[in-house]
Amino acid sequence: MDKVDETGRAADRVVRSLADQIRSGALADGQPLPPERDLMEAFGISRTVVREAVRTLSSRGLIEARPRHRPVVRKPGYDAAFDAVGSIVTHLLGEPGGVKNLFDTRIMVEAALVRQAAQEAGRGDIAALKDALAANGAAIADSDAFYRTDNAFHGVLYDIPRNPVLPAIHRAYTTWLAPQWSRMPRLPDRNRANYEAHAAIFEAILMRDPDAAETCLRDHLDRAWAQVRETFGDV
Amino acid sequence: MDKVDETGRAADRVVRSLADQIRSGALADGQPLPPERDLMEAFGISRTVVREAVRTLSSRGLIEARPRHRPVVRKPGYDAAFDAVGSIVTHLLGEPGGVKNLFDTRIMVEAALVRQAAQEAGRGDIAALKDALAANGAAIADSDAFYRTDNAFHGVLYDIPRNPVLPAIHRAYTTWLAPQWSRMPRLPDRNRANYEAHAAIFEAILMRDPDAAETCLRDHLDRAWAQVRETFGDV
DNA sequence: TTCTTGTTTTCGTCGTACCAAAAATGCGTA
DNA sequence: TACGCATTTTTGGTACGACGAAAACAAGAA
Repeated sequence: MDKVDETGRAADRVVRSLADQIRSGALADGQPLPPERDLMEAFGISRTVVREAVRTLSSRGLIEARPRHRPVVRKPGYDAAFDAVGSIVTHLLGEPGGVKNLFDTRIMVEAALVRQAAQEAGRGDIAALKDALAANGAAIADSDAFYRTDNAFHGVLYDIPRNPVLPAIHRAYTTWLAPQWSRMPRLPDRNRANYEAHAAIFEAILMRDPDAAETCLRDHLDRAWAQVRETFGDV
Repeated sequence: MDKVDETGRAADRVVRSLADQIRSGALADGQPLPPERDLMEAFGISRTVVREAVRTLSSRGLIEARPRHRPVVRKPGYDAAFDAVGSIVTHLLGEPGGVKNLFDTRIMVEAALVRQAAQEAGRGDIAALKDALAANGAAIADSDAFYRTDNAFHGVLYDIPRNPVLPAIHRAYTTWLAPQWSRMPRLPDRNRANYEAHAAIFEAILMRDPDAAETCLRDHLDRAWAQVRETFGDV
């Protein structure tokens, strides 16, 4: 009993063990990891191995390791999963068609979301949507605020199905596509047009018309994409 | 000019440099990474640092590192991104509602896919669906083959939009949800019912009826989920 | 040519050491 | 007593050297 897993590299064993402790809560969220010297004693291994393990845990998102600081345990949520792929995605976005591919999946997902919203949104959801829309309308003049409230409005759509994966997806989209967006020209006219697109989507949801909602949403995002192409050419 | 990036840990610099070389193709896909000794000389660092860098690249999916073998460069595609989160996802699936949350997103995505298929599938797509369906029908008696052809049928749906992200998503779903599925009882009756569900979806796509296609798809996956619950209870 | 057997390379791990930054400690003062 | 600052201790980041074992390679035999 209590046999240590001997599979693979020593560092991998340590990774598994520590990962288990994080899962089980033995290493609580937010708490610093024990010092490397303690770990090497606890596991009977060299510091080399400890450091390798820590590095792996770090890139898996199970701990947060700022240089020269004690790594902090971070119980992984759905966001951590998306964080972990950040570097790869950044690269993929750099190749031809990368941004387009990602944006197309976003269109697909949000199209599905507005359909769902039109069919199943409850009172509270409608109210949240309405508030987000109003905030967006009030920010037409201020492009920074508009950007935020725009995201927030879309974000409400991801909240409606009450599936914690979806808000994480939204955050991933906004994070990954932000570089493109932030380099777009800030035109109040566009803001107004986008606000009106949001209003149309809201209207369609209110009318419980999934087809109209999807059409409005696709129209909205297609236009946004067209603007990206205007600005950057093919990406 | 040509200034070395001094930001962060030495290992991180090496990671960035090697990642760039992989991106640029200077380190070609499939080619083994230079020996650690060469790298330490090339970068003017100790082997300790080289190993840390290699570890990080490995967990980012930029290289494939079997123990005791030279790491092999792997140009990251969309699959690599999903591989990189595998360990986190595995953990998330372990918590209550984890599988359900993931499966719900799958339902959402595939519902969107069949709608799209119903509206835009070309001749070739229809033919591919038809073939996949036939293969699935021929495998009703053999549960292993049925599982494969089942996946393949769903996979065709992910191919139709010609967005390389989508097949990667499908592979991710099948990989992550496989553990559940493989422990389900193999009943030919269920196979037959699932085949008929596939046939109904195909029929709806053929009729260019997105609503019917979505309904069939949701019905199909909801049933599958019900079976999972029957077998495992709440997950 | 293919298989077998050395030989050399390379990885995995250990241990020690040093520096600099962070954290803990203690002291003096308000 | 409580607070601010200087000092000591801890701890992470990196380097160097070493060794065993597995893998890659090369040479010779069948």
